[in-house]
Amino acid sequence: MNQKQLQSEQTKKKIAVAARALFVQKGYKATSIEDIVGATGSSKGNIYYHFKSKEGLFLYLIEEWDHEWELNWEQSVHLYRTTTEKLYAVAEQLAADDLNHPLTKAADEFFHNEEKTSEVESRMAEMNVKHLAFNQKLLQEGIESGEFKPGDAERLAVVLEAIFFGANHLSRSLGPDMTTMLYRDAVTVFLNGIAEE
Amino acid sequence: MNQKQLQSEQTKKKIAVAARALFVQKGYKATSIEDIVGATGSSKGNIYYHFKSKEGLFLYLIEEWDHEWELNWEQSVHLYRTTTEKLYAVAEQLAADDLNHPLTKAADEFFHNEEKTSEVESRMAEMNVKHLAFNQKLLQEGIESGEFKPGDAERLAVVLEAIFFGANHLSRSLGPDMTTMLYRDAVTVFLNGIAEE
DNA sequence: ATCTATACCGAACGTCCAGTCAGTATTGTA
DNA sequence: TACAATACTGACTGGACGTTCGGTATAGAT
Repeated sequence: MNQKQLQSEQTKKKIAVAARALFVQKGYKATSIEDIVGATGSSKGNIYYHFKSKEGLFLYLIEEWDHEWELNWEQSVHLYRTTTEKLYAVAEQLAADDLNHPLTKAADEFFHNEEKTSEVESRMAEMNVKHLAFNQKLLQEGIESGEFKPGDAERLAVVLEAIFFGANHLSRSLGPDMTTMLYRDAVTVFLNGIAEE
Repeated sequence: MNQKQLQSEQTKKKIAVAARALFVQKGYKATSIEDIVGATGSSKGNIYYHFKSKEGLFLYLIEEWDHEWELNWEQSVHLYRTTTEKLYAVAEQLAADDLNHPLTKAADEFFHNEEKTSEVESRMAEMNVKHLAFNQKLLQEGIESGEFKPGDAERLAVVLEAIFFGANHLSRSLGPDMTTMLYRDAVTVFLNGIAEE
């Protein structure tokens, strides 16, 4: 890797970092390429040299983030013994993400906007599948270990995803404490339900 | 009510109906005022005569819809005896809404877009509060009747809202059968949890 | 018949913004 | 040094779109 490539990589990262900050502050649509130009000192053309499009840039950030999340998780799984503990840990981590990583806000603004390239759409679908698979694996594990009632892990995975997605959304109008509480409550309900025996 | 007022009211309704259809088809942002002009035969100016803004028009549709939902619910509550039955009924109705009333799609595209008037924002908050109150009341009822475990109805209401919201979102990439199933599963999990005793 | 308020029209305006491109600068290579 | 590839610039394009506003038509009141 010679100096030119290095420089290039740094520039790309610089753009990514600035863009992330702006998307976090102002949301996806409200952040214009010009804003990013202003924040980086890089030119418009250069941004388009490093990233295919605004969508592409944003997707890059999302995937980067998703990847980091996975790494964090893999590093900390071993801390938890039972699947129940793991579930709570996931909730904890997601709650922290909502709080510390407000890219989520811009993210689902983005995910809801109508105008998507088919490429973007397919990459989004991939991510979705990955999440469901993650949930399913966790649930299956719990079922096999006898912690959870026997059930269709695939269907439950969807329910769990819905819960997390919804919690993520509602956390926007909640304070930090409430957010943490919501995620915990949600997992508790998921595990124990609310019906009297 | 004289002829003029009547005509006026009809026009407003005509605009609302056409706009709804377009929002459903194309989403919020992708539907332009010109599209609505094209679909109604009414002029741009006339639309702005009847509605304050595009946002205002959309909000009008949402509130109309919310109101109808409430009416439907009030008409059918008496069919259900236990709170459990009611919860499933709510889920059923919401699932049907997702399927039949795809304004939901445009709705949360709208709800996620950054640029909102403070008035719109407060009206959205109102609706949110109303939903939570609805959930809370239902849960409280179930707790008092002994159907549900004693618990903090307010916090559970938030969890329930999160579940419904998430289910609504995930239903987009699911077929009709899966959607119904998801809602049912979600309520079942909410009631019974998945943990082994 | 005259007046007035309401309903309606649609061209024009101003703004915003993603993306392009012809050209320049810098670094690596032969 | 000459050539090429890569990195970068920023003025410009082209089009979308919400909103306004001067003006017209119509129905009811006086």
